[in-house]
Amino acid sequence: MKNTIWWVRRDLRLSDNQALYAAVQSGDQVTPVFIIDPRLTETQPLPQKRIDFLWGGLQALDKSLRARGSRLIVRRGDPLEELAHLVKESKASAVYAEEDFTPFARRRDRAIARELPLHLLPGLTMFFPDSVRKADGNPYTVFTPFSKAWHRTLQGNSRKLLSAPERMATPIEITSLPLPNPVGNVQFPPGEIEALHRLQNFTTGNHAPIYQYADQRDRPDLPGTSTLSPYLRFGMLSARQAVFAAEQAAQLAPDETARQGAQTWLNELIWREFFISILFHFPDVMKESFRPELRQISWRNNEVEFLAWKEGQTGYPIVDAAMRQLAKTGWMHNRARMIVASFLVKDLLINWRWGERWFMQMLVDGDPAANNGGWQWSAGTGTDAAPYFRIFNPVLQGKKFDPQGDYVRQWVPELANLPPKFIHNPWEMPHQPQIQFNVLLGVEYPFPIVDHTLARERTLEAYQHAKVAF
DNA sequence: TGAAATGTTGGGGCG
DNA sequence: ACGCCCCAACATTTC
Repeated sequence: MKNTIWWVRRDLRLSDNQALYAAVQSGDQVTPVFIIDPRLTETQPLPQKRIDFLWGGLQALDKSLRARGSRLIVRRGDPLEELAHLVKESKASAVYAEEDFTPFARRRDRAIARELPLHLLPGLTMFFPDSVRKADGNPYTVFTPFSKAWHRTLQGNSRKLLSAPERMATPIEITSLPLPNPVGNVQFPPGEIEALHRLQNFTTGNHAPIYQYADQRDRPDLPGTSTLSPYLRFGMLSARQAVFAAEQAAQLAPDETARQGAQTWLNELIWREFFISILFHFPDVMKESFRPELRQISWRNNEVEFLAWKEGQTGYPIVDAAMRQLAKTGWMHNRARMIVASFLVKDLLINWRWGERWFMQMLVDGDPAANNGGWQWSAGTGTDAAPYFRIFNPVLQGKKFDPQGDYVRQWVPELANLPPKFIHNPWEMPHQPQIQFNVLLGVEYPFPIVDHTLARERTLEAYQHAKVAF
């Protein structure tokens, strides 16, 4: 009789779970446990929506486990202490977990591995981050060659997914905390069943949304994205499940446009792996800009403007719509994320780390690697980032990607009556239409807090100065 | 996974 | 009819 522990961290699923599989293979009795770590949940402001998504996901996991004769043990405290107790209580000979690559997780797991028989398995990404390397052994810092190497690595890989164990032995009687009761989320119902539904709806059938993805992903006014990010964040879906579904969709694509759509979505999954790999090899990106020559920018860091940005009161409708969507729902369309990031960093000249922190405090899908990667990309400070002089014009971005202004109307209701002509540049509206459309500028909706043209010049100077001074 | 500034071209108005 | 100029449209360069 051999007992093992399946330590759940951010892999809230039974299907295609290599850690769970290993635990089941080598143990007659598996104890699934989730440990609430106060260092993670109590020392930093977390969005209630993300917490609720996690609690809901654990409830769903517990339900699936119970349907198989098992259940989820919940503990609270220092993971090392709790695991040590559990190993003793359950007489376990091994602890299995899916490997995570944030600096925090790696430090924690190293310490635990010194004391306990901890086995870490892949699943968060397709491959261990250090298995995709250049010929000279160095990690990739440019996306395109990384993605080519990633594809090469995938070539020889089996496409087999692990199915959920059908039956699991009941864990021994050990104490478990009750899970906090989460507030339900209509937009993102937690759990792997929902995740698999979404993946299937997105990737299968001749009219699967993935086939329109290349054209529609940039349109925040249309429902063209997968909405899988929170599920990937908490491992309610494995990277392999997503990647294989994308590959299969590409193979079954009815035409070239469709194939391109599937390819484009797969590319986004590779960006996710790229940023996880970057964080693995360069953990300091959590603390400072990847590019040394851009570590000393003279940020303005104006608190009043930062507040206006957070509240969606900048006077630029596309920015305000996006920031209000974030505050209200805990999610933001990807194109909109780029627009508001460019605006914070390059129009307001506020340190990208302020934006990074705010996103982590708001996003249901908030993930350190992807969030940091995205912000450093937008700020031009990261690996293979957008060049520093690429500055989005919020009016042009609005006209291009929200042509009718529907996205703005949805999230900025005070502008709901404006015609497309004025929806992205209301300050250019004469007095008469302001009366007609019921929006008095400076009263119902603010004037722009910065002039984009001037702000652009200012930022180009600040970045150039940082580079010269370096 | 930009945008603005600058350069080039060619059709048409006009003296 | 011809040359000049304007400027929109497109291309290239620069930030």
